[in-house]
Amino acid sequence: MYSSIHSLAMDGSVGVHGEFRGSMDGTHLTGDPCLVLSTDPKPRLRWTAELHDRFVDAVAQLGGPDSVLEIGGPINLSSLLFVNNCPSLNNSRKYMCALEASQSALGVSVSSESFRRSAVAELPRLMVLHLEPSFEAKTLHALAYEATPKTIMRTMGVKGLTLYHLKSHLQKYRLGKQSCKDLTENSKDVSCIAESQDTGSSTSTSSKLAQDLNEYANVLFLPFLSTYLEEDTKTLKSEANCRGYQVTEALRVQMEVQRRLHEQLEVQQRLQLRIEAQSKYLQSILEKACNALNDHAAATSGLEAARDKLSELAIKVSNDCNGLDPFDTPKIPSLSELATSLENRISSDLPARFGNCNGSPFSPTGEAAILKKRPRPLFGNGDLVPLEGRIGQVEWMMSNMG
DNA sequence: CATTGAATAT
DNA sequence: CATATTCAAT
Repeated sequence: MYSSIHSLAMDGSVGVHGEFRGSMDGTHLTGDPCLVLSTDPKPRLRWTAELHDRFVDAVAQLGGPDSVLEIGGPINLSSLLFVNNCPSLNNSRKYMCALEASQSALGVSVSSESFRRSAVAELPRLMVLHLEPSFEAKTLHALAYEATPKTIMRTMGVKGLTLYHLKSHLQKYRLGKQSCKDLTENSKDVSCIAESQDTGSSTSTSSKLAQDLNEYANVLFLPFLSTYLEEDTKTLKSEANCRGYQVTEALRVQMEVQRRLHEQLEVQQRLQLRIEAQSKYLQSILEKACNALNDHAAATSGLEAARDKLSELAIKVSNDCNGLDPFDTPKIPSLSELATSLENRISSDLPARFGNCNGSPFSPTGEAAILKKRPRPLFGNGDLVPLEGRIGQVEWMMSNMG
């Protein structure tokens, strides 16, 4: 293909000045794009139309300037949160763990480095999306540019082109494309809101939906957390035997968390039951309605009565739904609360358990911060506060015992 | 260290 | 402007 691509005149033999170019005769058949440099003091690469075309081709081949590779598919809420709470994992590890965990269900394989990079960079945002549940339930997609300088360079196959050339050009290219897009989108329709769940500051639009999803997240997450906590407690206990009283406080905290968790679980189960019961109830009502309608429809005169009955039922149903809404939910602390307390506990006792895990477990701007970012009092009872206070004590104690 | 994207610099 | 270089992040 590009076998006959001439490399740049790098050697000292400066036989050419002015512009070094490869194609003078207007259209030449060999599609080999030679690099054209501008003159002396700073030979700059000139992006000729041809070269640019080649560039555009490559980018298009890679899916477009801002094409992103959707990978990872569904990432389990559980795995994501779990790895997020593991201080010994760095971001890449975290992501890979989460991905591995969910890959088993998917059969997706991930190898691209650029993808990996961006995906990892996406992790904090994914976390936010999770805790700010304005996204589609349990499916997460990590996004990564496919057309990166490196891939473009490989695709173009033009010798002498460097990453820096591509990088710069790509930056401009992306910007240009984006402005185009912006214009068309601006002029097109303003009505699409759901699509843009833009960067970190995703403010939940529908609080009702958010609440529902948060509960959903609880349902998903709690059992998992429970299992994890139990195992963790085991190891903690065994360590307590070895290390004596120092760990007992941490153990107490741990058990406390666990106890609370079980409470949550119970509440959750009750909620589940009630939801099921409710749905059955509604179903029966609907059936009755249908029957009533049929009966009365048979006797043509009874139509009005049927309608009345139906609307009556409708009112009843809607009332029931409203009644369903506020109940119990205030008792369920948000997921972020739970995660926060758990994370506090972990970060307080883990350094003691692991020795030093290579410095700070969480990057300062990283997920830990994000987890805490959500306003605490979402479900107002400051129930967790005393617990956290005690955790603070433990932390202090740990850090003081050297 | 390699690579990237954003922000500057020329 | 168009390209290069630097900066920060991972």
